[in-house]
Amino acid sequence: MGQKGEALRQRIVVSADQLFYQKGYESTSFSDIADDVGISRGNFYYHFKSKDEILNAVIETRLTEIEQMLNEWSKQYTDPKQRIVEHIDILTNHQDKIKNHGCPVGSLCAELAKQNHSMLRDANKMFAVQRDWLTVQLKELGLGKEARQVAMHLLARSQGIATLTNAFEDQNFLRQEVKQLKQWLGEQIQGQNKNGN
Amino acid sequence: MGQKGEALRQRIVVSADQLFYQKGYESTSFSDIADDVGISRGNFYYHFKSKDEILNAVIETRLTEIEQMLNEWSKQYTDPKQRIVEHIDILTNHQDKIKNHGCPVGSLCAELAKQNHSMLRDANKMFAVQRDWLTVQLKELGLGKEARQVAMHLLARSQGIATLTNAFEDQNFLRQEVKQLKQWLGEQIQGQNKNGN
DNA sequence: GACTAATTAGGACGACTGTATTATTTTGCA
DNA sequence: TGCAAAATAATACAGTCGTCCTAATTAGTC
Repeated sequence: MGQKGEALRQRIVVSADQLFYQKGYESTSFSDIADDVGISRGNFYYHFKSKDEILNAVIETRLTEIEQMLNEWSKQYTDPKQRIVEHIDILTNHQDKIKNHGCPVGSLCAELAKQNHSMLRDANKMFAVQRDWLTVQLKELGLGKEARQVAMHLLARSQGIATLTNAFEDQNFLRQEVKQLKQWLGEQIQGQNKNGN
Repeated sequence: MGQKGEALRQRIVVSADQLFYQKGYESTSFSDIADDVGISRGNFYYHFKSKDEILNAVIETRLTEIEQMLNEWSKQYTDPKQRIVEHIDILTNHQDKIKNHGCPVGSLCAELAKQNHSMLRDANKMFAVQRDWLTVQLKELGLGKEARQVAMHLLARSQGIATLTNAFEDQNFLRQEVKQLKQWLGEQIQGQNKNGN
């Protein structure tokens, strides 16, 4: 695989990533991706020998991007609370896309679950890395064993917000809930300090 | 439309309802439904002249069922808090299905949103009736203008729980979060009483 | 029992799907 | 320049999709 092939492969993954998010995995055909990339349909089989292989590449790419994002926040902010707030603000920063297409992670997992697709176990790693990162931040804030549970709770809250924002096509609801969620986070940390630890 | 036709029509809707939930709308073909009902594929066009028409019938059926369920609770329980608890317990009572297929309402809305399907605005009524019913219960508990917002919050929490239970195929998480959600509901009502109203 | 309407089965239609093969063009190196 | 490898295009394949049409069967009514 030379440079040119690798570059095109990357372009295919980028297009597939966007289309899977916008239209869903199954509704996105080879032709859709080919048209988006600007190559012939037949050229695909040189780079990916099945649709699942593209899905796998997309999941790996997203996973890497999520990890990079989280690492960057870990570097950029010293306050764990600020890091978590940054995570919550994903919703605000992508409210337009969420309104139209939901959460890229949640909607993909939902689709794969419905199709009994074995790659669900790869897709939900995109949640797992966020859960683990949030757990670390919460422990730095003084939480103990319950940190992981609180992290899952945070993810669930975000997912619920994304789902209803998408269903009602209502960004106002998203902003309203994000405000509440940040408030809840503050109380959670305050309560923890009260308990002394 | 005679009796027999109406009966078969109903059987088609029931099968379509289940299959749309288990496999998703687009992944469910006419053949899938026909096989499930035990009729020929061609027979469909006598009862439904398009796939969207079946979807419409399914949504209407689900909507009616949801309304009946809520009305029954309004009759059966005098305490609005108990009614809301009953609503939360939907999650517990369907944890197996939710683990495998997510929330029937949330996952359908997500799919329709991804396909820019115009019937999303019909599908999200399944959320809206729940929101309105919860709003009534919360107002009976003494909440004011914020009741509607709290109702939406409750729905979002449920959706988040369903999404992650499905993605991680983990019912324990569901039970854990349901417990917390009920606790939160108690605090919410208590806090309301403190403020006097 | 005859006639009309309701209902069902069966198959044809063109379009599209993921997959696969083959031929052609482009690239990089000796 | 020449040649092997990489990359791309073009197209064929069998299957499935939603839709539609028609013929056959069943049911209800006089």
